[in-house]
Formats: sequence, C-alpha cells, structure tokens
Amino acid sequence: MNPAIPNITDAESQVMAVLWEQAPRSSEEIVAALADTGWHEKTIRTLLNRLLGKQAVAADRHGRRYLYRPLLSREQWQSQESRSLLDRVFGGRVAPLLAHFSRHEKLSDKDIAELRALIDAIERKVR
Amino acid sequence: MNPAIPNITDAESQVMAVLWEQAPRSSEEIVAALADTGWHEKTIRTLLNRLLGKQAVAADRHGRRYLYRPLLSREQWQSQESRSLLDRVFGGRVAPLLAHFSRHEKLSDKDIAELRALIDAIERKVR
DNA sequence: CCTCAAGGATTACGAATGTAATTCGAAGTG
DNA sequence: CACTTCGAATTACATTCGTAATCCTTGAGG
Repeated sequence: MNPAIPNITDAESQVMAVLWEQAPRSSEEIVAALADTGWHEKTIRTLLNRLLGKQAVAADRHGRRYLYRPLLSREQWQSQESRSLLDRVFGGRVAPLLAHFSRHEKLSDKDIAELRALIDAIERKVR
Repeated sequence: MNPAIPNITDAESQVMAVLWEQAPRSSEEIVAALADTGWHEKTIRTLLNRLLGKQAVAADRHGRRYLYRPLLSREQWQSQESRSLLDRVFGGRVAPLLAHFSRHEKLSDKDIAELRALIDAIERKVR
C-alpha cells in the first residue's frame, strides 16, 4: 500500500504552514516563525516529530541539526481537507457547498467576480 | 453567554443526520436507521447522550421512552464546518476554495451547470 | 579532555473521541 | 410479589491531540 496520505491535525498544520512558506528550515527557525502562537518550543518540536512520524515532513541532517522540509504539499493537504468536508458535510457534491456559501456567507463583489471568472475558465476548458 | 454552538464530532453527525431526516424519533428507530454503520446499539445510545450533553438534541419523554429531536439544524452545522474549513485551510476566503476545486476536483458537467446557475442567481440578486 | 548546554528523542498527562460494557430502575410476566 | 427485561445512565478503555517536561547525546568551550 502506498504511504496512505497522513492526517494532519490542526496544530500540526500550522507547523506545516511555516515550511510551506519556506523550506528547508531548522527547528530553531520554525520555532521562531511560530512565536506568535505562544506555543512552547518543546511543543513545536513535538509537532515536528509527529509530522516526521506521519511522513508529512522530512529531516535532513545538516551538521549537528536537522533541516526540515515538507513532504506533503499544501495543495495535497487542501485537497484532503476539502474532500473531507465535502464528503462528510455535503454528500460529496460541490454545488451544495457553494450554494451554502451563497446563502450563508457574505461573498464580496471580488469573491463573486473571481467565482465568475473561474466558472468561465472551467467551462472554456471543458467545452 | 449564549449556549456556545456545540462541536459535533464525525460519529455524532451521523446520528444527527438521522434526526435531520426525520424527527422526533425514538432511540430504537435511530438505531435501526443506523444499521448500515455496523455500530453497536450501545454505541449509538452513547452518541445520543453526548449529543444531549452538548444540547445538540433534545429528548422528550413519551410514555416510558424518549423521543429525540435535533436542536442544532443541519444548516447551522454546515455553516460551522464550512467556516472552519475556510478559516483553517483557505485563509478565510471563498474564492481560493473554489479555485482549488476547479483545479483539483473533478467537477461534473452537472456541478458546473449548477455553479453557473448559482453565480448567475447571486449576481442577479446583488445587482 | 571534561563539562555543559542545545537539540533531538522519549515519556507524560488530561481532554476528546470512537466504541462499548456494566449498572440501575421501572414495567411487564409468571 | 419476585423476577426478568429493556431502555437509560454511568462507567470503561484505547487512541489521538494539545501541550509539555524529562532524558539522552554530542559538539563546542574552557
């Protein structure tokens, strides 16, 4: 079986975000980048280790430390999460999701313009 | 503070789904409706109790049993879950979410048609 | 060389979750 | 009336997650 796509928890995803922004980075840099979370340095190292275990990141020895880099891409993660929401909450169909947003979320003019542009692009590609 | 919207877990949401489909229902009926999950009856009763604790459902005594009904609506739940995905994964913006779908999810012709209809409807409402 | 500190690895611990089993209480049965 | 039975309530228990603390190892400084 291929390395079953790992489940990233919420806290873990914030660590991934740091690596998606820039990699490779040392744990020290990662800790620094997460200063605003208020997490203890130990906590962040734990999260890094869990991500290693899940093979969501890799660590390459570089002198005495490791340099971490993501193995799971942000796009892959977004896909998993989106699909999960779609399946769990909207019966697996996209339209009801957007319908929901259109009814319950405030879509800015910009949102709407972007959506229209996207639909146009999709339709052009499909036809 | 108003009864802080309860967090429904995945397993719990499947119980809610049964009540959203039809309510009120007895625990017996709920168990029957969830036969396909393979869950033990005890498990389902536990989930019902947890939902009671979270005030996501109410139970009205009816003779010697209870009849359960949802307090949290499906729409409310969909809103929570959607917003959570949006915030956690897409920086709170709708367009990147759809952009993601357009790139990575297979949208059926039907999906696309529905999306277009939605956009049209939205634009008509906005203008 | 010997010591110490910074990182990495391991262990901890409570809350939430999935998944039940056990116990309690009242209702029906012989 | 004593006993059984069936929901309801309580308790259980392994895993995962959030959040660290502790232990271990090795390079750097004296």
